[in-house]
Parts: sequence; C-alpha cells; structure tokens
Amino acid sequence: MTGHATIAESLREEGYRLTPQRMMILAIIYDSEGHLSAEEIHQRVRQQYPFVDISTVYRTLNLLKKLRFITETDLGDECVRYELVDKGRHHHLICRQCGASFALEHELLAPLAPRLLEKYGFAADLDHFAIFGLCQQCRPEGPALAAKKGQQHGDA
Amino acid sequence: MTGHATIAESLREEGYRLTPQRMMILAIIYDSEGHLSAEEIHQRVRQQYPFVDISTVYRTLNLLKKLRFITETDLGDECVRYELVDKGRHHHLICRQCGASFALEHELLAPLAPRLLEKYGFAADLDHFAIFGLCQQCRPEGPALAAKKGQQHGDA
DNA sequence: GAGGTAATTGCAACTTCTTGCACAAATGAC
DNA sequence: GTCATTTGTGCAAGAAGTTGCAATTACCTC
Repeated sequence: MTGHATIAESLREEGYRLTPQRMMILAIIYDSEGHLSAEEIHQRVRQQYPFVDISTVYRTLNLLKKLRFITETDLGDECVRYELVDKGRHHHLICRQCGASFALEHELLAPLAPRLLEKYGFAADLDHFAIFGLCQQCRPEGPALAAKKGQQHGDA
Repeated sequence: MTGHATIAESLREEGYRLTPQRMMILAIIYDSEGHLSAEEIHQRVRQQYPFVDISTVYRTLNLLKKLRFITETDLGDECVRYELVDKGRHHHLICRQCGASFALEHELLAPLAPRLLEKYGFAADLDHFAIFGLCQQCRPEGPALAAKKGQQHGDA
C-alpha cells in the first residue's frame, strides 16, 4: 500500500468515505515535494477530474487538517500552504522585509512541547510553525554592519 | 500625551499622515482591554464617524501591523484579532478540541529569539503567538486518566 | 491663512474561502 | 448485484478581506 493509500485507509477507519476526490487530493499532496496552495491542488485535481469544485478541495483540506494528516501554514502574505504532517517536521523563518524563507529544523522548537505539557498540561501541536522576523540581510545591524541602513532589498 | 497619541506621533515621524480615521482606530485599540477583530473596530469607529469604510480599517490595521505597533493573531477559527504590541507580550495556548484559550507568558518563548539570532542570524518577531493543541481537559490521558476517552466537551 | 502636492479615503469591483441545499454516490445489509 | 441510508459533492450565494481609482484632505511652503 503506497503512502497516501495508508492515510486513505485511516480516513475510512475513522468513518469517513473514500471518494475519488479525496483520494486524488491525498495523492497530490503526497506526491508533491513542497508546500501546495489550495488553488494549486485544485488545478492539479482538475487535470484528471475537470468537474471537481474548489469547495470540495477546501472541505477535504479542512478534514485532513482536523485529523492532523496535513498542516496548514501561512507562509507570509497571500500564501496559505498545505503539507503532509509526517513528511518530517520542519518550520520556517520568514523575513518580513524581503520575504525570504529559511528552513528551521524541529529540534530547536521541540523542547517547548514538554515544557508546555509540564507547566500547563497542554499538549501542543508543534507541527509546522512560521516565524516572522528579519533575516541577516535585512537586519539594520546585518552583515554589512548597517552600511545599507534604510535600504530594502524587497518588500514582503 | 496619552498612549495612543504617542504612537500617532511615531506614525507621523515615519512620514505617515495623521488622519482622524487613523487616530480613532488607534484610540480604540489602545482603550480596549482584550483583542479586537477588524469588524469590532469598524463598528466602534462608525459610532463616531459613520462613513468610515471597512477597507480603511483593514488598511490602517495592516499599516500598524507593518510598523509593529499592533499584532495580528489568529485565535482559532474565524477569529483574527488585533492588539497593541507594547501592552505586554503574551501568547496563547488554544485547544483545538474545545476552543479554550490560555495565556502563556512571554518568558517561555523568549529564549528562542537569541538562539535563532545566533544560529541563523534571524531576528524573530516573537510578539504574539497562538499555539494550538489539546488542553488538559481534552487530552485522552487527561485529568480523569482516560475515563472520558472518546468524549469531547466541545468542538473547535 | 492660502495654495500645491502627494498620501489617504470611500466606493465598488474583485479575490479567496465558506456555507446551504438538492442531487449523487460510497458503504453496509440482504 | 440491489436497495436503503447517510455522507459527500457541485453549484450558487454569501462572508471576509483586498485592490483600483477618482475625489478628498493632511501637511509643507510661503
């Protein structure tokens, strides 16, 4: 059984029906390397089933999100993206000035979970965070030691 | 000079104009205790200036957000809320099952910033996080030791 | 205080995502 | 395989937020 079929089977075990639409959306997310937007998923689905509606895509994404098979991450302006949870936990550092995005391995955030559990009894979903800020290039006291202060090399 | 007037002055120093609309929106956010939605802000503004458009509210909120006078936080479904940054940094633990929200003091998250700066040269904006997960009541191995397993006391 | 200029606003159209509803189809029983 | 049940889908309308544009107005200079 291939990867997305495993998730599909779990869906069915939870009492949800396995429709071709759901299978296709799962397969597309599974096969994709990076993060997909709802619109991208919709377009790929339509290459096979041209009559699938965008509302079905959103409803399926919300279901998969609720069951925690996928994560939804807002990677900056106009970019909500979806990805399988178990494709490896990772997070993003996103520069609010230039929009650049950097990967952040899970290890740096991981210690937070046990501390939240211990202190608040709260089991945090640290699946896929997007942390905004300023990258090295855009910090005023950045690499060139404020030589470019006031300049921007882009705008998020 | 009252609090919101200080921010207004900063706005002007940055080259932005002080319009009555902006002053009012600032005053409303400043005077409010909790987190306000765009719609709430719009309604309060209209009590004084009935002709202010919702788009002006959104544009002003986006400007204040860009200048980091306010934070925008998604506190669960259908709830994007705005708050002054310097009213004290705090974060939220939000239960995805029952929707309950718990305050999280900044201290627990604060150590992250220097580590991101050191390791990635990234100056993170750790202003106002919303961390989703399961609260003590909703965890299967929660307070009553799995007695209520399978039950939900609400739905986010 | 008057005038010029460019930022800001209100309006309307638009995009993105959600929801209600009637019909279609996945599942389970026979 | 057929039938009944109940979930899921497509469509269209709606809610939330954004954008283009002409008119307004805050701010600077005189």
